[in-house]
Amino acid sequence: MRYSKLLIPTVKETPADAVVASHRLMLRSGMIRKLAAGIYTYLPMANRTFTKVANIIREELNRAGAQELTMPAVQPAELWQESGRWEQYGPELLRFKDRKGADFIIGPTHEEVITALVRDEVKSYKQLPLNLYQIQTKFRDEVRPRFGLMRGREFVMKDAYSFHVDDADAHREYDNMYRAYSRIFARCGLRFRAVEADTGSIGGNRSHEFQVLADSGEDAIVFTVDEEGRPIYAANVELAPIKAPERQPETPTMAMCLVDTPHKKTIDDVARFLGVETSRVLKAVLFMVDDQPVMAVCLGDRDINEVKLKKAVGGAEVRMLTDEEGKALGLHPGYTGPVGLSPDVAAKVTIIADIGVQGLAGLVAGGNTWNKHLVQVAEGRDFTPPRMADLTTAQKGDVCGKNGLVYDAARGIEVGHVFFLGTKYSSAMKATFQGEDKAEHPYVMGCYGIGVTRTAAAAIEQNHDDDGICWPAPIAPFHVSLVALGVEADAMDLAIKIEGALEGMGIEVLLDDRDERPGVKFKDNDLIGCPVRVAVGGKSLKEGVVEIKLRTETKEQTRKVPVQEAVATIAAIVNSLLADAKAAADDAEKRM
RNA sequence: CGGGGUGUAGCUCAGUUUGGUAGAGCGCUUGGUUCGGGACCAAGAGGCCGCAGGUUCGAAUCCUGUCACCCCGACCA
Repeated sequence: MRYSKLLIPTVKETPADAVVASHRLMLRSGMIRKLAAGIYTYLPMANRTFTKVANIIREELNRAGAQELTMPAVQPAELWQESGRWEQYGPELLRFKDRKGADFIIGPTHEEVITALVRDEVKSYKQLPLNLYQIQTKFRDEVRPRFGLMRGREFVMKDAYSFHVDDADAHREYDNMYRAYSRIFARCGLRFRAVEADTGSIGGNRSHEFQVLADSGEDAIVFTVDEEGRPIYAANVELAPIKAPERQPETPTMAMCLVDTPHKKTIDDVARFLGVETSRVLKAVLFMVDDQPVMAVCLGDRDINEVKLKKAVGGAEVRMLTDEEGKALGLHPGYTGPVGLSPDVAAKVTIIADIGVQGLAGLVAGGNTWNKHLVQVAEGRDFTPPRMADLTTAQKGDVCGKNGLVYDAARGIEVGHVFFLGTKYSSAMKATFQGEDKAEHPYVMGCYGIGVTRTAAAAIEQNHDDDGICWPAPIAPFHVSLVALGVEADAMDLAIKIEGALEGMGIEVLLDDRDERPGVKFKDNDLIGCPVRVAVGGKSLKEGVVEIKLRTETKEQTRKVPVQEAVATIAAIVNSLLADAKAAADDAEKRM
């Protein structure tokens, strides 16, 4: 393909509103242009990469026994009313009316459509299991779209839905998809990790996120590794179980007493004022879990995790109490604590403490009266929480509740998510099949998503440098940047010959045939980020060689190869890069 | 949804405080010289100063409203 014929509007200057690397580089390399907040046009180079990601997904899902279909992007409201999500979903669901005034939505996901389809078309256990997927543009009216394609409103997603006769078969398919996902991201050439995750509003009770590892990732994850550094357990921090540190209870040395702490309401202020570490100040956070007020207590250097709290208390909805609501309950926001509560307040509020406070002495706690805190508080002597649970967000250094190893931490970009759904949607939508026992049963379902556009963005977050993108070979828009240098016609003639030979071998070549100075071409090609760069012309051609350099290599690592060996050498390099990713996929699968 | 900010040429931004006929750099067009890491000279094209009202002899600039976009937070995945 000739550069001069392609629409690749690169820009030198960094666009003002791009704050993350993928957004900035996609704009600069001429991949995307914004049409509205969170809505982008995908230019040819972006389209090529998206197609590659989508095709890897197709190959692996087909191999895993799923089948592709395409559902409508526009869906009637009735379906969503049936599942209950018409009310549940907030303004994120884009709703509109057609000319007759009937309600419609643009699909953010397709559980309803697929369940309705299968309900109507699949009647017998003999037709199960079934795994159906599509790759399609979705729309979620995000409260705050940002970071370009990382969190857009419109995005391309692969969504798959599976239907089974029982839990066991659905779990088998879950494992099957988990394996397929591992192969997909390995084949994309990405460093990633599958982590246990919360099921959120989609529901269900088993879920893993696939996280592309990148420091700029929005998600925090923790993991433990074996002696050889292979991950044993990994989870989203909001879910990762923490084991209480093993230690002897501390012996209190002084009696508890009440001290003045005027206008010191935050943990930091109190700790500084009293000259203690924040980890010695009890943090008491007030929540409403369903309709029950809850005081959750942890150490001051930690945060209460609402997902864990919800599970510990056994509620469905969690929100923080406002100061006014706290006061109405007889509490003193800013000065609340689990110690010395009046009996009528204690009767109304459920107190639950994090396991991290167990056996500690010399603590500071809210005085439950204005402008006072208690010091020298000892757990077990001055107060005994009626309940203890693992309530805080996991962090590096915590002990894993699964295997007792110490957690390490990383940041990730969620590019895939697998859910075991159970019968949530099939029950709500009365989608049943007739079983071998002649009775009607709701399908047991799973759902499995991959953000195609987000995967491309994540690949850039993980693979770039100051000069531009460094595409992993399997998803690069072209395998080779062939840069013709100088003004002599023989350089261009040779470049065209090499281009033709490589294309004949199935290698994708971007031939930079523009009438530009070498510096301009090098800069643009670095920005675009094809994995292999070949320079033809100038000094090296006079010596009878072409220059081959990987995008990730330095100038000093450039290989000078005789002209007649150029094609074979380039092809070998490209094929080896592509083979590495396939090997990584086999390896990822074997390790499970 | 709360807080903050910005809308001026295709892009990055001056100009707004103190009202007086619209600016720079990059990009684009033409000609010439250059040609291994974003060249140089010359000549050009290009703006309803987000939109709507208002104040004024006169508004990019002051006032009111409105829309869009960005950042932080909350939310979500």
